[in-house]
Amino acid sequence: MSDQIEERIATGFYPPGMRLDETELAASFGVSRTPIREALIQLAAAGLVEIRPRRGAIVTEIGPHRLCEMFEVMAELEAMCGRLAARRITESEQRVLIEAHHACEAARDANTPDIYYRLNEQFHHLIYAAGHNIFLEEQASALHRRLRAYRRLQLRVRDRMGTSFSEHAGIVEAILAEDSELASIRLREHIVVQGQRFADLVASLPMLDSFNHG
Amino acid sequence: MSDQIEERIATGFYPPGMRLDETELAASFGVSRTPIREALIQLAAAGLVEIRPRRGAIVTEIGPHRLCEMFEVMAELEAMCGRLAARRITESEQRVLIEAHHACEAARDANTPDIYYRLNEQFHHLIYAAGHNIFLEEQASALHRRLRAYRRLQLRVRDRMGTSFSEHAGIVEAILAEDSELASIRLREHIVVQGQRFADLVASLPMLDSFNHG
DNA sequence: ATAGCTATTATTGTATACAATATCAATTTC
DNA sequence: GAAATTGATATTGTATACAATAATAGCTAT
Repeated sequence: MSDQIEERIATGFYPPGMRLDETELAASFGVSRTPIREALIQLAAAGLVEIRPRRGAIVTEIGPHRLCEMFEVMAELEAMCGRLAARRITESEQRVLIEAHHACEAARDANTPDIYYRLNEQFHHLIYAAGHNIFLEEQASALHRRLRAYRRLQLRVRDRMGTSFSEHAGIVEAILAEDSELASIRLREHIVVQGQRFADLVASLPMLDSFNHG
Repeated sequence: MSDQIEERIATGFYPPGMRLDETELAASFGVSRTPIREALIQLAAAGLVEIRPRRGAIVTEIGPHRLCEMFEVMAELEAMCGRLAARRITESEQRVLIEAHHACEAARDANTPDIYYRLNEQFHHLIYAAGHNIFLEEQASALHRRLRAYRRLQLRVRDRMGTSFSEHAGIVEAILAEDSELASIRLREHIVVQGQRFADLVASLPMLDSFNHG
């Protein structure tokens, strides 16, 4: 239930700032208000919606400043994953990572951003897992999901796939060389510049303001 | 509501592994099952309880291995706070931090572990805030709270206050010197060694097993 | 006597009804 | 004419009732 609502938030069907009426949602999903309320509470705990007491729930709106902060933390989590992965990755995980990297390359060459988007997610999740710290993997995945709705905007950036892929290449290289510090630095940078691009984009899109406040 | 249940978990009144019966809790708090269910969902999202579908909720039990993982992440978050704090701390925040540090010293000299425990929390929260990344502050605080029930065990460790305080001294020194890398390293180490001690303690306490599985 | 199956009980999950509060509009007063 | 207050309406928060499923215990059969 909450997954379905989360999906609608991630795809922008429920845009940031939109009011989520319990009765409407219940009717929309063909259930009573009870499971809807429970789903909203879950999503609120995950940070995807905000519940204002006695005033209903809205999809969380993240301003450019906060988005920067979140990407700053995401960058650090991914850097940590990379540092651990460089030390702990197994041979079979190495093979899968290289394979995922090559799949990204194919999507770049085919110029298919939507496929690249999906493969990119897989690539990063492989690094989360290769750190062999399950709690860290969970935290990184959770924050990654939370930023999903904003990552959509990435599709607008010019030559995103090209720069992203070459950064990936450097990351893979560092991990395979077991150079934990280099892997950490390159992953951090990879995420931070993304965050800055997103924040700029959000700040420059008056469209979102009309969503948010209108 | 969920705060009250969380408090009972943190204090060990509801020990790890304990089954949380909705009807019992409702009777215990003098409300109906509905707000109890909503509180349990919140706590489950925060990771403090686990809800097994159709099989009720239990207080999350964290084994030594996972505890290590969690402290590994906590160490990294605090290291990041320290790194940012060294760069961004204001003069008034510096004064408050020094003040908090001296308060810890007084508690150590007075040999009052419970007071030191509280002042230590304040000390760390000041560093979270001094990083001037509100999202990071929230994440660090959330994980800190999640580990609260296990931090209680810290009280058993011999000469905890002495070693803790001297580590704090090094951290304060690095932050005031605006040496972000040193602050980062010292904070990470400060947390990691705590995590190892906790994990050892949890592993060596058969008492907890009886709680968990009996 | 033990193992498997069935029936009963207890507990979770969902729906609905009701109460409390916030919002909005209309009316009145300054 | 504008602002404030009061009433009406809609929406959230809580309680309760009912349905569905899992656990348990008892019974039967091998």
